[in-house]
Amino acid sequence: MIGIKKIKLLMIEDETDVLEINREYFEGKGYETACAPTISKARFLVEEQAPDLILLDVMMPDGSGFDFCSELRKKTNAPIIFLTCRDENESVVKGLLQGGDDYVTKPYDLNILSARVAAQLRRAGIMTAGKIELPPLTIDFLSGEANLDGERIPLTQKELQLLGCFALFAGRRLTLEEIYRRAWGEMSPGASGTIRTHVANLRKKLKLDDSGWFELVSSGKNEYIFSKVRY
Amino acid sequence: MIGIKKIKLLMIEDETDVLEINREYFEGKGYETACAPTISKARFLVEEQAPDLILLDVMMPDGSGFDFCSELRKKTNAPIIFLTCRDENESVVKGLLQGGDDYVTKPYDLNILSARVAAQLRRAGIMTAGKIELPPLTIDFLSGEANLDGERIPLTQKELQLLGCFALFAGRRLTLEEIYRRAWGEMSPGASGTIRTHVANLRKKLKLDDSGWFELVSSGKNEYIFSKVRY
DNA sequence: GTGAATGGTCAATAAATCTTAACTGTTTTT
DNA sequence: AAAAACAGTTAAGATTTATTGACCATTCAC
Repeated sequence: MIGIKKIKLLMIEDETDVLEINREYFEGKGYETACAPTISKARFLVEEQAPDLILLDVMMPDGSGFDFCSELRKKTNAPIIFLTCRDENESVVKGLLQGGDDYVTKPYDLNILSARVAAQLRRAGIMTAGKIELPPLTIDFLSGEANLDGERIPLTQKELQLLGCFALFAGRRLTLEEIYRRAWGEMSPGASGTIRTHVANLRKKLKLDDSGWFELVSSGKNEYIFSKVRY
Repeated sequence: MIGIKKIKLLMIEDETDVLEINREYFEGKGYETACAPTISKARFLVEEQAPDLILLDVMMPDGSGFDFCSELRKKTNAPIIFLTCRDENESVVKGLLQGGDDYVTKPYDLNILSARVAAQLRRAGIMTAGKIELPPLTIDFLSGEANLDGERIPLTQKELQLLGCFALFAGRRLTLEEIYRRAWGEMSPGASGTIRTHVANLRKKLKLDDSGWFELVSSGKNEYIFSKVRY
């Protein structure tokens, strides 16, 4: 679901039956889970496990989830989702102000909670870090390859940089200099030739001339435009 | 301020003096600007210029900004910030529901507007695409280099992938296999040796042993842990 | 129409990166 | 205590990647 390393959730909740249901659900979804029935246990697990996201019940036997949230924020940037019975506006605002990222009231639908978890992970960059997405094209700098409409295409470093540059400014005119400065550095005399060669390689590898998804055209003024042609 | 390619703002506003003040302010900040005193002009400029962010006045002579916003959303994902005199809750909600990203009421402080523009650009990934940030370390896959506490450190493709992997899972144990599968692909017999060599190169390039910001240690069980040691 | 600038392709060379392997010391296991 | 597994360093060779230059076609300017 997520790749090589599983995403780790820390669930802080004192009702053990709720905990168990959630644990089972999220493990079924491919997450790794850690459970803490008390805040002191949670304090320990945060250090030990470095979770990617924290589900935090507000009412805990040994303290307030709100206070613990403030404490957590000194140690981790992981998204924190409050789970609680109360749904007064005040409480929501308090939670979000203390560093929470979302607030879900019990009883909740597990599918909705799951969607919120996924949304928070996305926003925190856990799933998209090191990627540029321009559907149906994804450039993954960690694996060093692009994925165009399902097909995996390994790219060299310069090809990745070049394509990244185009994808980032899709639909915009990019001059040779803008491209070169970004992916290479200071301009040099041979820049135009070098870029032309890499452009040719990219077109070949991505089958840009006949795949029908994107086009990479020259404007006739030392500029390239990379754009989507099918939606 | 932003890099090689300037960020392009489209300002849609019928009061030409307001337009002029804003234009001057944002160009001073390093943005590229395009101005439209009417919606029909704006419609044309969106196509021609592919702006990165749109400032949209609600009351335009030839139509409603709200309606135009819905129209815009079919063409572009650029953040849209509404500018308006009205500040009824209803109006704000309407704007945000029609695809707007933020809502600022006149008269506004230009510095605040600027901050909101920056926030929207950040959220839309315009400034952070192709990067992994773990202050004071930034990995920039488009330029192919890391920046550690201000120092630029060029990296090879494999070094970028490896460091990206570590940064993404900072503070977590990563087994050799998890690393190799992510950055190379299927496991191979020589994996351990290869990774050891690249780890050594990374430690040298980033001066991990004495810079004091991060450490990359082996756990003694075919695992590495990359973590921040100073805050 | 002519010359200059631009764009595309290819192949050869130059440069760099990646991997392998050997050697070492350390820790863990038996 | 000995053996095995793990970790760090280095150098050399193999491989890949990047750059250059030549050639040709097209477009643009004059």
